Amino acid sequence: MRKKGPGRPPVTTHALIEEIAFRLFDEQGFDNTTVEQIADAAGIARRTLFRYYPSKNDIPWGQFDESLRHLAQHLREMPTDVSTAEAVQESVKAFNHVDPAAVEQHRRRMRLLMNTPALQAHATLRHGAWRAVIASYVAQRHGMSPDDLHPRTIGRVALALALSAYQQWLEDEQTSLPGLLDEAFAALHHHLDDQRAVIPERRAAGTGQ
Amino acid sequence: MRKKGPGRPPVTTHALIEEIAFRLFDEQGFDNTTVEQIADAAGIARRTLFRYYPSKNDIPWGQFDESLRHLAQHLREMPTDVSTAEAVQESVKAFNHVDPAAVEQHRRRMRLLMNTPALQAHATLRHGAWRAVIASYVAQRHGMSPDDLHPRTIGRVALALALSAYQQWLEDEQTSLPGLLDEAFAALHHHLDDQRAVIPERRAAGTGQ
DNA sequence: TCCATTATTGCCCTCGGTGCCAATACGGTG
DNA sequence: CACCGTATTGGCACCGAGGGCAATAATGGA
Repeated sequence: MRKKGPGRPPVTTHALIEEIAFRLFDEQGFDNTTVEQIADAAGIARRTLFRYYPSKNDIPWGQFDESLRHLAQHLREMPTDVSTAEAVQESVKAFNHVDPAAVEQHRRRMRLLMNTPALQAHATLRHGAWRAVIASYVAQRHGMSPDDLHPRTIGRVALALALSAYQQWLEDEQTSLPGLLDEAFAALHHHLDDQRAVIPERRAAGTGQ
Repeated sequence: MRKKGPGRPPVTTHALIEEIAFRLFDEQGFDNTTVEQIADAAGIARRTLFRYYPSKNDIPWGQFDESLRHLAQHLREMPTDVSTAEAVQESVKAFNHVDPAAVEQHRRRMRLLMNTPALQAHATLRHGAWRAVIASYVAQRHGMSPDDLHPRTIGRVALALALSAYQQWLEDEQTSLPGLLDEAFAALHHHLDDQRAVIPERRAAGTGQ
């Protein structure tokens, strides 16, 4: 990404730190692994690690922010002749697509994220951004504000369904993630179909948060 | 609750600590308020405060655990001739019923919980217990395991809908919380109606977590 | 009064996270 | 090669949340 500009070059990469961190997490568990151990193993200073990641909890998230931007873009590029529900379903599936070769690593990451209490809690903040992307899209499609009740509800429900699918996927090695997502999102169509009748009643924008 | 048993009597109460803490949170914000300040203002030692609450994040939650037990009991006592969706809807409404006199305090609490990042994150853990109660009920009504996909999905979706209603309620002083919950939960009926056909296929229990 | 019981408290420690500042490793210029 | 601007690194001191432990205080009862 970053071109060769002046200044001292970074001594490591996010990818490398992640790899080392995951090894330690696997060996000793997330909570029993200190930031100092990770830094030492990565050959950098504690202080430096905190410049690569704002918090210990952020380490396992990988390229989430970038993926989020792709999700938003995927939604934007969705043709308007498919229903909102289908567009959301398709984009969420794309968001969660993983290269077959990387599927084991992905399972490892998601298992850690969903089974570690500290990370479960932290995930809420990331999920907030995820929901916002969905809500924005739904709002835009329906001529509403992203802060309106309906788009936000869709964001929340979509997240609930996606997490449900993920949890199942993690517990059942055989199942296919895209398949589970399809099943889960079938339910979303009802929400969007039902509420479509309500759209005309454009309400005042919420206070935001 | 606890009878007059032997031993040194507690020097304060959760209610009192909460009141003091909320005052400080209002004045300076949650993050800018240290546990020590709360302890001092409450006239107890820092160490003692941590025996009343396992963490700073737990202070604003009040009687949540007890309310959860009531939710579970309310569900158990629900007649079986009402649909699962109705039972859930009714019970969630009961769970969120607040005495009219206490509604302002409740708004204050919920606003803090939903607008403070640290608390949003922590909430996920409490919500996990909430979802488990709903999932258990749905599972039991449908002869499934609480770890099966369907009950857990219902738990997640119900939570999503309830939070959506709450958020709206907080931003719009006029709206009625029970009303918003009713609107939100209308969507839940589809989930439960749809999936009912799937029930016969009892699947192997998940691994639990 | 002495005892068993329970709550409070102080002390010390660990860990995550931040502010500050000096040291370091480049690429480019004279 | 010496020098310079720049960006990253890393050390240090500091804060706040939280836990382990042992001493102590306050009660009711024998």
